[in-house]
Amino acid sequence: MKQDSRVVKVKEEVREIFTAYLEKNKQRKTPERYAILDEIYSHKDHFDVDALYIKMKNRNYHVSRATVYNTLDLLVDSGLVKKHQFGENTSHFEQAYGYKQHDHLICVKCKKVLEFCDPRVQQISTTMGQLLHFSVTHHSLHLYAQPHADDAGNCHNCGNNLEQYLTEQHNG
Amino acid sequence: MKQDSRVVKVKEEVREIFTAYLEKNKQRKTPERYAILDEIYSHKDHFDVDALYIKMKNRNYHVSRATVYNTLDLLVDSGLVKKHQFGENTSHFEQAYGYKQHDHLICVKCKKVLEFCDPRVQQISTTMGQLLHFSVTHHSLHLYAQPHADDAGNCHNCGNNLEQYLTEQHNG
DNA sequence: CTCGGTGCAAAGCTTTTGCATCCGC
DNA sequence: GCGGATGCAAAAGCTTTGCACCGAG
Repeated sequence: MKQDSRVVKVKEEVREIFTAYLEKNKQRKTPERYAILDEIYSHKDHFDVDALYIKMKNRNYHVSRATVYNTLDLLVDSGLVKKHQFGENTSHFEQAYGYKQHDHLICVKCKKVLEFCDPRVQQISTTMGQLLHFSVTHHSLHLYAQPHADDAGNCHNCGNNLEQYLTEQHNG
Repeated sequence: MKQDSRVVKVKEEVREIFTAYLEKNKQRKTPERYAILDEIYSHKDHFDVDALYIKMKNRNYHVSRATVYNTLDLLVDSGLVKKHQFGENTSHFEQAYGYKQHDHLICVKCKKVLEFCDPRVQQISTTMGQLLHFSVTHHSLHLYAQPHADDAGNCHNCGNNLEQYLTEQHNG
């Protein structure tokens, strides 16, 4: 699978950001950490810790689970990765750099996660922050939903249709 | 601690709702299930599974953890209890009956959870449901925030101040 | 060289499961 | 009495921790 130039560019950028973060926080720049960052920015889908661990293995770059956890903490703290809990007990992660703010709709039938943008979410954050005298650092909005009756026969198919809406919405 | 008449009334109502739910779903009406429901509606705060298990123990009504999990599933399914994941790996629960829809702001410093209402959340759910051809069954919006600089010295105190806003907001 | 990071395995926690017993229906 | 629910304990997952070794600074 050939990497297009845009992916390469993003990888360089996140690498620089991560380096700056590590230096600022007096953390060591280990090859494992960069390998994990690179792997994460090689696929744009959501993932959990174990999936990432397996991917690293398939790539023939062995890291231990402890290192994966450790590095993910750093990446989340640096703002390069976002952490989510979609109602199960396992955490899910996704790239954070270069993505506009978005939230998630989780299909309760097929567990597929779709993304959407609505500027009103940001407005609510701002309003509530002011009202309650807090600085909102981040948020998560999850909509749990099932396909409409006319789509219900084929949930995955409905999911595919949705991608269209989502891409429009996501890029728009 | 004396139960005021309002709490007694709510307990009766949720008991009836639960009974109807159990009958509709051909589930047995066991004393353990009612005892757990009663315990939950005896305190209006959030709780996790273990806290509830301990409370039952202190009440000298022993149930096993397995039963607590089982009953919570039923209560969530019946709509009498809401389940939340506030970013940790343990699930949190709260009463759902008699509470208007609300969302949560979590203080990242003291982990205190505050409630707020904003009708725009419902509007977003509706909009996205229509756009994506889904029926949104429920949602969760969590704002993760820290107190403003002028409150930072005493996070718990700031939390107390907030209760005022929240009560206004909550009842308003 | 030093000290923090890594790898491995063990331990910790929450949640689920299997099975014998119990009890609602 | 039957079949589902409970209780207990064991097991299963995910995550954290302890310790020896390695390697970045």
